[in-house]
Amino acid sequence: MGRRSDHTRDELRRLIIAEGHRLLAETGLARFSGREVAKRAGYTVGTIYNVFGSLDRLLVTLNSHTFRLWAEFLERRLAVSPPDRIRTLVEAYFAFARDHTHAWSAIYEHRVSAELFDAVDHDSRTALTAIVDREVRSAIPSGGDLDMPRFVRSLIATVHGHCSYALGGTFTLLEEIDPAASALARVRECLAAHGYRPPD
Amino acid sequence: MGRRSDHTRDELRRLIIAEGHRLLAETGLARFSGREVAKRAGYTVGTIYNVFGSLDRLLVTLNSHTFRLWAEFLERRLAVSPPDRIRTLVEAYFAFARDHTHAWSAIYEHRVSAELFDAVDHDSRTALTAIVDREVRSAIPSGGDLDMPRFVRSLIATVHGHCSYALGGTFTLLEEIDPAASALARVRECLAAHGYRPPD
DNA sequence: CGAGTAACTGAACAATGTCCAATTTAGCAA
DNA sequence: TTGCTAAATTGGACATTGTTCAGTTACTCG
Repeated sequence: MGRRSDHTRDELRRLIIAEGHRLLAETGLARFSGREVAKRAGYTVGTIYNVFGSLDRLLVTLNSHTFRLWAEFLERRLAVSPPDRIRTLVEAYFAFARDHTHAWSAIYEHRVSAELFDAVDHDSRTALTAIVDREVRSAIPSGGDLDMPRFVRSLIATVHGHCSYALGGTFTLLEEIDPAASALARVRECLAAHGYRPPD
Repeated sequence: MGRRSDHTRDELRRLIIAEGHRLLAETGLARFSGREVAKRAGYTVGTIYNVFGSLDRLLVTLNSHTFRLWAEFLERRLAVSPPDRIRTLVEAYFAFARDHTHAWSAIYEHRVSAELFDAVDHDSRTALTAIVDREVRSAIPSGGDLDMPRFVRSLIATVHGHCSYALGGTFTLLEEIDPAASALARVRECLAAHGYRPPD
């Protein structure tokens, strides 16, 4: 077959992203296949290369999509949230990862090569950081002498470490039962070191 | 060719592990290839399946090897270490990961399937935890009401999160310059919450 | 010396990412 | 309407991958 007009370029892009994300969620990055994505979208391999240039580029795009979903998820949880927003944040971080294990893991499993670095959509990734930044700032009355962006990055890394262990199986091996609670405890301790008072 | 006696079963095992680890260190898990390992060892693919049963099993073994190297590295650093052992521990954790990026990453990139769970050599993995456990205990005079094993796991997860971000490129994206320092700061804050006093 | 058996090979299979010549058609110009 | 061009899509080619397994080979024991 040759040229078709089933979809505009943009529709096709969206279609491939949608089907790609579904496949990624189903099988995980290790068993992800460009050919399969194309098949599900009703096209063939070549089309993906037409639209995205390479599988790596598609993966980068899919991960950006996951980031957006993740940020939305956090905001939704925070919106319906009782007073303890730090707890909500940590627990929502874990909840998303748990509910979208494969897609979430793919974010960290897929190492982007140097030449694709520029192709990465920074905004979708920064959105998450921004949310945490906002919440942490409002949790610590007097920021004081803190390098806040750095502190926030570090707190995210802290939670990420727990989450990564939890879903990666390391914690299973070490018989940890409630990783989210541990993460929250650490975050509280770090915040407390800078003037934060947890709700009683 | 048929049966050879260039190496005993055990020598062959070691040889494949050695070459496998070298290849893993060179190329990373994504480009790791069983055929290439075999070629480097002077054998062919089938032999690997003879000795290890599957590539997954070989990978599990290689990761165990990395864990052992890692634990040894930590002990060596601690042995030559000035008073501030917590700093040494955190920095050595990072140093090993930085110096063996590919091998280190493979530990977390290679997800072991359920049926291989029993094939995992627990001891090599537990060794690392044990070291941290020992150091943390001696850093906190009165353990008090702490669930120490859990606390230790959590601290490791904290450092792991920073290290994972640093090597995975997330921190690069977020313009973090000194991830190890951030990790150390967090660890100190958490320890301080339980009676630890950092050296001045 | 001969047979048995363990070890090792290499071909076969299905699947992958990547590239690209060939094909088909949409949309525009005449 | 007809013809043309350029874009879109296909699908086959290629090199690789993990995995299996029927053969082949050479060591070992009787």
